[in-house]
Amino acid sequence: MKNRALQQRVYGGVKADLRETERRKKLLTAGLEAFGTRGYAKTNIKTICVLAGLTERYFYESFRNKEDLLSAVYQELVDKQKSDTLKILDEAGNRPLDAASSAIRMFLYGFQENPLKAQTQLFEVMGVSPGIDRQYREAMRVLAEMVKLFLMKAFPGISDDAFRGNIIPTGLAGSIVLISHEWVLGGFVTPLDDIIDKCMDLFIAVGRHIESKPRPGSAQKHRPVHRKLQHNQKR
Amino acid sequence: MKNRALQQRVYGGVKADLRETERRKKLLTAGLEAFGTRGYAKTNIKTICVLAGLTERYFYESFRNKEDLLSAVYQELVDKQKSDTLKILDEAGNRPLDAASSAIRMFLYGFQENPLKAQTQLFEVMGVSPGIDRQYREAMRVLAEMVKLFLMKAFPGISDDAFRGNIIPTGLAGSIVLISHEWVLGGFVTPLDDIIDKCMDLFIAVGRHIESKPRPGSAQKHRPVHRKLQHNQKR
DNA sequence: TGACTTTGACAAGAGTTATTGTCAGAATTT
DNA sequence: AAATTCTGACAATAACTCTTGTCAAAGTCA
Repeated sequence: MKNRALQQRVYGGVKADLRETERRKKLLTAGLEAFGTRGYAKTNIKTICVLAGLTERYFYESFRNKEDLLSAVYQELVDKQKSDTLKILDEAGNRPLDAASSAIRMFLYGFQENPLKAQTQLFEVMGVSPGIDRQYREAMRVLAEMVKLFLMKAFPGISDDAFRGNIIPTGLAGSIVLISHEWVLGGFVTPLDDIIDKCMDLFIAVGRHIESKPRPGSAQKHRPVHRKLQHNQKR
Repeated sequence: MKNRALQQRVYGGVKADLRETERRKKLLTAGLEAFGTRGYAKTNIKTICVLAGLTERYFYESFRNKEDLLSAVYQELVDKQKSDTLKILDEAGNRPLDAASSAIRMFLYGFQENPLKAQTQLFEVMGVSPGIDRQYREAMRVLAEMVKLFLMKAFPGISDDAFRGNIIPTGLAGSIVLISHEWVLGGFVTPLDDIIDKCMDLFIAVGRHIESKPRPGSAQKHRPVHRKLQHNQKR
């Protein structure tokens, strides 16, 4: 009561703040589990606590309410994807199309491997509240930014104008997201590699097209010669 | 009590079944209003009834529950879009790219003109229930089908293989949808025509690219000569 | 006019949920 | 060992919502 920071008692071998973070972690996992199966709307706090093996009091220790938990779960998923993507981009070397393919694979495989993530990240967060909407929008912005980086690496000739308003990267990101929607709702029956191939078709199509549109105001031109493809068509 | 069909009493100048459909209509409008502003989750039946100027009893006359109403509202929006799109496609004549552009305009303008529709159709329906998920999926399937029809008209050389699994049309439809998301959440600040132009870039990029990939198994080819563009770059 | 139907306002009950509080016992420190 | 703190089980309240029911007034028909 006097000084929380000094009340760092060891319990079960671990200090207080660590125990708290462990509980928080359990709640995040339980939240993902619940949101991904029952759905956000039909999940109540009691259920989350049971899944986490904790009582309600500990829920409010870490989160203000259910939306707060969803927000944290979502942010975790998105942050992980972002860092993974940046790592792939960083290790791309001089094979940018292979890197793009890897990034798409990572994105999709993560959903297939753990459908709870897919359901939560792609569906449950939508239409929950203005706050979560904002978070979703930021996540889309980041995803579009990633797409843009890959496009720039693979198609260095693209003019800045093609990226104006980030509409094109947003659209390309949207392709992948909505293809994921369909894939998830359809129960992942289409082979992963088929999806990746088609996504790469879209990526290359867009990259080439906007690379061949050098000036904003000028008339449509016929396309110039392209450098050799570096994309390895696996399978 | 004996025979409903014969109890077609006139009230306020209209027959019973017509009065009922009018009430239903009021509820649909009120539902759109409520879902589009408060959001589906935070809307209760009382609110809908007040907006409709009716009492709860009449809600249950036309709908089983809130989800049932959402389903009907959504279906109405989607059906309208589909018929509008088919009409544009039907009147396309020999200017398929203009038709595609018109269809995209119609799609986007509908949202801008009535943001309630945008919010409901794009966000509120998601993650509500497995039933609504199925409906959403079907709507996406239809949208992808529309995109495919426009692609076929504008790029007759596209091989069937490029459409296998409908992944590419789904992706292109996804571009438009997610670009809409961003546009809606951002409050429609980007001019409509800018969005349309970029969407057309995507459409043309993809159309050209897959038209130039004639065979499934063959190696990547360089692109053949294209016929003259028919797309009018308005503004 | 009298019988009947439709309508709208409101009541009421059942069910669910969020959130805070209590408390006894276990674990740990001094 | 004694004092203190942590933990988990559960209670309890308040609030909200759905759904059905009642009832009187108004409208319509014969």
